[in-house]
Amino acid sequence: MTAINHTKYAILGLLITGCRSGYSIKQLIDKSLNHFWKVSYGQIYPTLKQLVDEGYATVKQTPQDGKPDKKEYEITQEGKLALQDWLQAPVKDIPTEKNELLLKLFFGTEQTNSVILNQLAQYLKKLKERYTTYLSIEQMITENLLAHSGSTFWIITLDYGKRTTQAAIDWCEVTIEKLKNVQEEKE
Amino acid sequence: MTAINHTKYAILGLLITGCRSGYSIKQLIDKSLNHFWKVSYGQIYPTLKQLVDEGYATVKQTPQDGKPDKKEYEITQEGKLALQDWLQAPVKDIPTEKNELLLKLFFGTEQTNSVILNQLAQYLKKLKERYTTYLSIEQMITENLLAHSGSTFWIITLDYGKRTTQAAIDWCEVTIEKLKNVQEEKE
DNA sequence: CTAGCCATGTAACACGTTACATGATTAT
DNA sequence: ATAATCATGTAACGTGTTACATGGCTAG
Repeated sequence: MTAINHTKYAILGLLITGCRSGYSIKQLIDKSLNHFWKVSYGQIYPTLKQLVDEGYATVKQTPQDGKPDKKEYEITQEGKLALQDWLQAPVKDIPTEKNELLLKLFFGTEQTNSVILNQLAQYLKKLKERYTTYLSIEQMITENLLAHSGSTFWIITLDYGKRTTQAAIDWCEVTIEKLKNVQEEKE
Repeated sequence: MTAINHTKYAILGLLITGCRSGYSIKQLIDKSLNHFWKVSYGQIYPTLKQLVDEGYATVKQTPQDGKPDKKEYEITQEGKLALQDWLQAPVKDIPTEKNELLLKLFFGTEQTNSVILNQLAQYLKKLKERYTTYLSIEQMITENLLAHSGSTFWIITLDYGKRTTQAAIDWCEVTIEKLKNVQEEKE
């Protein structure tokens, strides 16, 4: 029972959207998949090789002097079918994020209240930064890319990020207030 | 620059809360940390060994006939200090969950609308199940464990789960409506 | 002239899951 | 009987990050 490697399909999918090299795949991932699927070069290059081995992609290798060969990848018919299959395959389980802050909070009784409040304040700041990032990406898309057919789905994934981040922000603010009140009661 | 292994501290922390064996640690994790920090036996037993090697815990080994030795772990003073340090160390970065559904949605233009709507419906169902689970855990805590000092923080971590899950549910419902309308416009 | 981007790749390591191995006790 | 729970552990595997190696081109 070997699980499916989704990163493989992420890369395969990007091959359809016009990316042809490992480098440009990495760029697109950083720009648009980063908030729900990070991929490093250490995965991309070996995976592209693997896709070729499996017949899901072809590669045109152009020698260049003093530089590594330029490699241009293209998805095959077989690759397109495999991607279709994967897209239709039901999502087995919803993700459970590992959350260091919650882990530390769980051991709250081992800490002073001020340490916890400090952690929460830091976290809140980062959440707000993330939310702002989402907003600016959203603006960029609506301004420049309305013509692009994929932009609808890009907006939808961003919306998910915005909503869950906003919920985390609310939680953070409520929790800070709650713990502040506990502190005052002690005094 | 080696990153900190937080799972090590999760286990160390549970040693304080009264867990003494690998088995009981696993039970407590499954019951109360599971929605933000999953740990398997394959990690627990080697980590406990490591904690002893580092002087953060001691182990009392009781031989038993026909069974593996019973091992009872206890945190040391050094271990407590290490835990304190970790609790106070700032959370470096907020987690980015890997989300298979969003990945598939990102390639929405490669699919028919009905396939997407089906995926979303399945996902929504799972989110609602998760929310219900959170509610019942919460009820269990408020009914039975109000006396326990750690329960406040347990409730707080659960509240995070509830809020973000509810946000995801909202997103799911809104997105389904949005895509249904697109489908109707086509007809 | 130097910083950053373009461009490809590998090796070592860290983290985590799963399957397997073993076997007693207890509840149905 | 048989299923579940108690209880400990390892080995193989899969996934992913980081650091390193190489070097040209371009903009400030």
